[in-house]
Amino acid sequence: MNLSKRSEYALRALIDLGIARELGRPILQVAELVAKEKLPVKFLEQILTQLRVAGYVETKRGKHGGYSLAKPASRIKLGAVIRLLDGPLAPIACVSQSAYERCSCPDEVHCGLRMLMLDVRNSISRILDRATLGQIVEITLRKMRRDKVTVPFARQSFGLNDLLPLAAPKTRARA
Amino acid sequence: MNLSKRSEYALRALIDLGIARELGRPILQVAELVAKEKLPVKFLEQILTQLRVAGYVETKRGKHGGYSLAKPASRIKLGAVIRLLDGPLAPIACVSQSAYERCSCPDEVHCGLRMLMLDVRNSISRILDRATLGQIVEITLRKMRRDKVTVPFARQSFGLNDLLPLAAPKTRARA
DNA sequence: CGGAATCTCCATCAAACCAGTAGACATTCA
DNA sequence: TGAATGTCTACTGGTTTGATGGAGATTCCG
Repeated sequence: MNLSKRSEYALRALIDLGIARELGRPILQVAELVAKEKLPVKFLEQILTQLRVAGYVETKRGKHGGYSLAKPASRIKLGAVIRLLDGPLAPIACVSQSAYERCSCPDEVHCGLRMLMLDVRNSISRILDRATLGQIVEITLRKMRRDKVTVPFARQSFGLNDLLPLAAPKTRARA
Repeated sequence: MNLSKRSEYALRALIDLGIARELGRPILQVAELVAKEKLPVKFLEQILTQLRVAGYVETKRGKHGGYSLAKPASRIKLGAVIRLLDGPLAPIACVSQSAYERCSCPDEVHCGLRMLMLDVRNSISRILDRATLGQIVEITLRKMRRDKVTVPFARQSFGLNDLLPLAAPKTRARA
């Protein structure tokens, strides 16, 4: 019942991209993602490339490049992301919608294990195939604000970002 | 989100033992389990030993030996079996009840991924920690009978079992 | 007792998978 | 041009998975 690190990192990155966009920072660099979530750089790059190929993120290359979401967060289904990286949600292949495969038991229709696992797969899918990145981002932000926590990726947070001419005025406005 | 073969085979075996007991055959041999479910003999033996150590099955050694359930099917929770063989049900460690471990994210309380996965883990647990072997056996048997399917492990089914002096008279009664 | 049928225990193994690393290369900006 | 960035391909070391093999212990039966 495990989520691979691959999927985990992918989801973390997507969530961060979603949050950042919401805060007016549509592009993030690998270095920023890595800093926030403490992830291995090269591994994350691999994953981001996979996400790009699948159409979830876009890249801007070269200096001041980085990654951004390729579509509205509300149209990114988390179940689909996990399927992309980890394969089917179903615990066993004979109850998978996306990758059904017959199993070794003599009679699938009367297989108790299958009935049970079908239940499990449906309830996983009910959550993950409905949840969108947009929802997660929204909930997270709301929670952080309610608890007065410092929100990450705010424009010009510190160091790295202070130099970026992205959408932020270089000098802090007095208002 | 995968169930290992190990757990799968374990559950199949337990279900078979439960069905067999219900039909008056409290003991089954590895050979019978293997025959019905098409499993690798030695691998299944390993698994059954694990189940024995954990108190789920009992063995009778020597000729006419075999495996039987060590407690009432209604007291065997399927979630516990899976935990024994596969580890925690939770997709990631930071939402596991049985094996919690802090994760790399800076702030667990405001981690969107965590909220999502907590949901998933709870709904998996809601199914697997409630379901008992007894329920599965009962449902399976009912379904098989309703559909007039030949029920396996009936007393003296064929070949192998014809010779067993288990609860069946050696010579077929005329009645 | 002797032997057949069974479970037990330990060692080993091949393949797949996972997580991560390395490094050469392409692109962009200043 | 050169510094900063993403791209691509390959590789690797470790772990897990799914098994296999074989010697040994136990039990039953004649």
